[in-house]
Amino acid sequence: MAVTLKHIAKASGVSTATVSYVINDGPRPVLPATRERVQRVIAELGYQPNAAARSLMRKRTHTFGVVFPHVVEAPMDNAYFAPVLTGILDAATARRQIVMLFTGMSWEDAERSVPLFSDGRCDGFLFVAPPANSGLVARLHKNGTKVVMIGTRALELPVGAVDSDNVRGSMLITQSLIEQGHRKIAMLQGHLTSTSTPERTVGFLKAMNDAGLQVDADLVLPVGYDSKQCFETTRKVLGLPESRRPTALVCAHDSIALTAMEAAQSLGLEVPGDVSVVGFDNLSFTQQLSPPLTTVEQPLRKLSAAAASMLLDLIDGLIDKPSELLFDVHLVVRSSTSPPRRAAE
Amino acid sequence: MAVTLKHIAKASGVSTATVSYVINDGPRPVLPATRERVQRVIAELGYQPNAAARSLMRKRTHTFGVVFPHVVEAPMDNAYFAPVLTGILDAATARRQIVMLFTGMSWEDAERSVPLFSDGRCDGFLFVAPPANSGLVARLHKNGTKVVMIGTRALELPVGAVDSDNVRGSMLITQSLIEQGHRKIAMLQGHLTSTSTPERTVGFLKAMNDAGLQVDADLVLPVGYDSKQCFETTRKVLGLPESRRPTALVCAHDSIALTAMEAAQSLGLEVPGDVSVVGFDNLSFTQQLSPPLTTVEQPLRKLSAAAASMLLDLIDGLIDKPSELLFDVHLVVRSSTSPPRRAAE
DNA sequence: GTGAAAGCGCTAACAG
DNA sequence: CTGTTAGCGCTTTCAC
Repeated sequence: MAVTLKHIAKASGVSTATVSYVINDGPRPVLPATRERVQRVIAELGYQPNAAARSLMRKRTHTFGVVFPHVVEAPMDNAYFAPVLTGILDAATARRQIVMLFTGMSWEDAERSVPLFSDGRCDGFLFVAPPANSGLVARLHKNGTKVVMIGTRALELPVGAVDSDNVRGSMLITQSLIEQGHRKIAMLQGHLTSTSTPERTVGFLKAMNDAGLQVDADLVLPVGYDSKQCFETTRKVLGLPESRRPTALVCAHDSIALTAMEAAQSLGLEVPGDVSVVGFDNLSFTQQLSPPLTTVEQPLRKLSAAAASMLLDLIDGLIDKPSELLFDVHLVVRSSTSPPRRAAE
Repeated sequence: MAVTLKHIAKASGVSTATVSYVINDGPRPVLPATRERVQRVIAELGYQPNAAARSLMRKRTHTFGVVFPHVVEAPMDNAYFAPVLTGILDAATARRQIVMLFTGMSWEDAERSVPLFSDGRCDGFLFVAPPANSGLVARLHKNGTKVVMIGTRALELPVGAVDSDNVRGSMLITQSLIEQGHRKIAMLQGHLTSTSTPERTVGFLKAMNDAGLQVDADLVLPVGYDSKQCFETTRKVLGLPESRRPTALVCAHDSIALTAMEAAQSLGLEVPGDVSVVGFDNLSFTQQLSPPLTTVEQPLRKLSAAAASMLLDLIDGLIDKPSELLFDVHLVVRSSTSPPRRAAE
């Protein structure tokens, strides 16, 4: 049996109240002499206040949860989630909070696991790239649970959200292709549940529109999460007759770009000679690709640290309305892009 | 104020005991009719048992902590720690335990943070690659805290430990170099605090010895954690006069190998033409290097899952003596090795 | 300045 | 089969 506050009280001949006030250095004063005596006993017996008992009283655990989507088999081993978690830990460590990981559950399970998230184990939650319409998030929020989402915008939900400027990023990179002379550009959209992905499509369409370029409806393709499907879809677009084949591929994120490049190369096409490919996120592997990928950098680590910070502010009551933070992005030009071989028609 | 068990009891006209027995489905039976009534009320009020109150009674949190060394700036973004954490989460998810992350503290802070680790917040701890002689681990163990170490052997400490067979791995890869005709081989040792690193040196020396080869004392070099220092040290060895220069470099782990290759290339030397380089761990980046790295694969994900499993068994009392698990390794031959240009002397 | 005592929300004897 | 009650280890009123 571990040593408890009561033992300390008895051993130092004071009341439990006094011991408590010594430990917490307040809220009521303790005579220096008494204080020292108590502290000595505490040190001697190696006493450590019990976390559960404390949370029970204080209703605070100094812990928050990070919830990852189930679609990702190994979040920590993933070029997107790793920097996100790193940023979260940056903020958590700075504010001496502990992080609990929730992973390996599907969002449907998650809906069923509202309980798990409302048993007081955590003071709040960070949801990483949840579906935009997640009933779970909505319900937790109604519950009074503090929630901030990363990489998904809040829409009508009044919960905190931190994301980067997807529309602008997508416009930037599309414009850069247009400036290089591309006219026939395809968009490979990702899974459409988070808000980020559709926003990137919006940016693409906007850039094309602004440039007065027609967007061929069958050049805007959902490729989903499955890289196999992505591979096939890409091959199909790139297999179109020359007159209809795009000279550049805007991919909703780097992983799609990776697969798209492989698909192009499997067709004997050269990147960027025959087709330019661009990504989004600037994940760590993109500079090792051959050719290194032109992409949009989003400050994932800073962004997620900001999300954690917002959550903690919410918990601490430093702010009371969750807000929506949008981080700026910038172009990273590498070698997967070049002017098209022949200016399109 | 959240709804509590007492509310449920009152609302369904039974005692708190009965509600508790309904929730936990035992240990004492409840009349089906009563049970159903209670369950309905629970559902209606959206009641959720409070985790702190439960841990206070049960002395179990169903949570364990993972402690990362401070030397690593961003553990999750690190090719070694990412698969380790993934393995841990595999096991944790399978056994419905929650994982808490402890990072960003130095080992000295850690020594001072015994308290944090003994406040009952976690049922046990996994230490990832701690220093072999960590006083913290020893003290926690004496404390009765369940601890398992990953990537460090226990030595005289009677705590659980899971590692791979470093000696054998190092022998394997050194032998493969010898078989290719290398005679003058240098060893770049890592930081020497964990047990893995010295063991790899042992394997190297053993292999050399078995082959009847002399090991030049100044070809066994500690290069530490700092990649700058590692770079310089490597340049120095490779800058030796041809008669004393090694034709192959055995690196204590892949990150050293990466730096060593850069150092060699910075000297205008070709890998493997002028010097063969081998690593250890088979981290994900090694196949993207140019040339792709010959290395020793250790099953990090499986290994750390086993460590988590052992910890949970210890906690659950399924086993009572922590043991030492050693995982097998195997050679991964890629292109950073070749026979030496001229057979040595 | 300090002590006694009442809970926080739950579980598990102990009684019927 | 169910209710009463005494804690788990802590914080914080009340009283003095």
